[in-house]
Amino acid sequence: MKELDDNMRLTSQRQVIIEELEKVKSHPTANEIYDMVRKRLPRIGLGTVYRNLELLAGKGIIKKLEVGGEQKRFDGDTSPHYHIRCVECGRVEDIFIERPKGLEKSAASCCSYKILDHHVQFSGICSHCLPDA
Amino acid sequence: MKELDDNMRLTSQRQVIIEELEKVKSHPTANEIYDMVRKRLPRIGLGTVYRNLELLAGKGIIKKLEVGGEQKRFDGDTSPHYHIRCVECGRVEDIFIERPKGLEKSAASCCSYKILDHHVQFSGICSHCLPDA
DNA sequence: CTCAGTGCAAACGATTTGCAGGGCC
DNA sequence: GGCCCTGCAAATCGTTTGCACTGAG
Repeated sequence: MKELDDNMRLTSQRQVIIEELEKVKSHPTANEIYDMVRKRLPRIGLGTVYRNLELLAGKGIIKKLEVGGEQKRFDGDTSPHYHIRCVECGRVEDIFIERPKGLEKSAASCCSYKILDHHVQFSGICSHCLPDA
Repeated sequence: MKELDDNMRLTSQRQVIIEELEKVKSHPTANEIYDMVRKRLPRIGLGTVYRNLELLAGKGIIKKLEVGGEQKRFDGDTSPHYHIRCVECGRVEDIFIERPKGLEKSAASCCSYKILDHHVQFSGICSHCLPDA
């Protein structure tokens, strides 16, 4: 696990949030994380969960996903990978494929931005929702 | 402009929203669109703007962007293209590059989803914000 | 004339924040 | 002992919705 720095304290709340997040592959929302964590720390507040998710994401210890939908989602796996989102049920899963070569380079050559990163967001229908429709 | 269908009426509110959205390249938020439209229809309500943006996006006449950040943004240009978002000021601009070949295919081969679409979201620092930092 | 659409205001859901107390270093 | 962090509750922000009225067809 990456290091917390400075005068940042490793509280039990922080520890449990990180552990629970690394335990699942489901990209939970803040509220879902709150529920998971509350089983081990019943007195934790929702505000604390939000504060720590934001803070840990800032340190790169977890990743905040900007995948659309109503709520933000969080990922304990910080390795580079893409995501797919089921348009029916909102479920988000990982897509591990090679990053297209030269993608950021060709983007850079057509705009004046300093490019920092990119993310590919697929949308589709998951196997669970497919039988319907 | 694409057709409204069924018993959907072409009200002045709808007309003005579409016109204003096609006029700009800035991917405005609902509130910004509200401001733009209000200059021509001072009595329009914010609820009407939201209702129509949602409805027009459903018809494919405009596009709702899921680009992260706090608010949803809308794009009058429905042709396929990507976006870049400035992490400093939140500005969103278009990226017109070729869609990587086989991207959706390789995603399909590593998950059980029926893939419908994909979007590439770049993040970076725009020329306006670059001098700083 | 009818019914989809509107303005308005209240409701809502996700997230943030102020504050007083608690506990790590 | 100082200061970071917490729990709690209230506040905020974006968005949605109920309702009575309006205007397009």
